[in-house]
Amino acid sequence: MGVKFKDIVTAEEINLKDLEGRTVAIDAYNTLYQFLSGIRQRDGSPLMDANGNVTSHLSGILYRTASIVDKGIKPVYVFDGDVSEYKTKTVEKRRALREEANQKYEEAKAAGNIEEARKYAIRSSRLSPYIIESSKKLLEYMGIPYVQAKGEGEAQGAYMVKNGDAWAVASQDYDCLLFGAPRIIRNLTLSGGLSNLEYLELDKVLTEIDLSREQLVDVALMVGTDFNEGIYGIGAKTGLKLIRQNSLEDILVQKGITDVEVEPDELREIFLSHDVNTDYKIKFKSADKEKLCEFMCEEHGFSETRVLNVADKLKKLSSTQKSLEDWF
DNA sequence: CGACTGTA
DNA sequence: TACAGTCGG
Repeated sequence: MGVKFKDIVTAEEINLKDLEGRTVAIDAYNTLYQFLSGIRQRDGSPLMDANGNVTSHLSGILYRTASIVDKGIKPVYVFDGDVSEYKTKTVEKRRALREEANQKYEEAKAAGNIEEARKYAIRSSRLSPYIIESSKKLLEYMGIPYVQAKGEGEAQGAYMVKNGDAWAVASQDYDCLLFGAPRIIRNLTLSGGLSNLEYLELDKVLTEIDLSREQLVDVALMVGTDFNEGIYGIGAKTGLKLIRQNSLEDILVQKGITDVEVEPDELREIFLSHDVNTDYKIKFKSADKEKLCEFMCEEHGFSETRVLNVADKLKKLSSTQKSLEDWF
């Protein structure tokens, strides 16, 4: 879920129009999870094809990506790579929660309680290898590039923005700030009016709370991240106050915390020098209409007219950036 | 979630 | 044109 920074970070409101002509590095896992949990029927079951394969994520990627492109924005999806060993606990906890939710889902379904069933079905969403693979396949057929991160996708996205390959990272997670993403967009959706996007600029955020990124990372370590538990009783506001006056090490001493699970420096390294993939290229291609139709319509039962309409919207991409490099 | 349809 | 409701797969 990422670090809980909502209480100390203020976002600016921006418009999709403000992203026109810009490349946005989309946190794929974050986005896929939203599609998977959000695109469901009333009883909580996801969209599925005739063979019972889940297709909610495909629907989400297809329509949102097409609309984003239609608005002149250039999306690059960034997929997570290896899971950090420090994240094992979090991963295990999530798995347990999913399992519990799944059990309650079955119970609610058997009892005919649709609202309960839906709630627990959503909670049991999981990004299986099938979800990841089918998503990448769809992006390929759409001509939309994706980058495979070495570790965390947010860290990869942050690097891409710093490197000038993308203008901002799109993710719901505040972790992007910790990884040093200069610009972050939250709520990159089409619904909810036109000023629903949240924009965060790392420099502005740091200036406002009067902290360095290193200090912000230390606040996160107290609050708790996907990589460590944090200190019980310390939320974002308290953490911020504390770190303004003392170093994390001093705070630990003051609180009488002697044996930490993991040394702060090890955790700091995760956010401050995350291993990234520097060998990627971002190339927007024209959609492969035939493969796209074969995959989406024949294999997964999507409406041909809708898929063709998407293919039409995608033309906007190949036409905007052609002229130069496509000749070489 | 986003597309599409119906209603005013 | 704006939005509420439902469908999509």
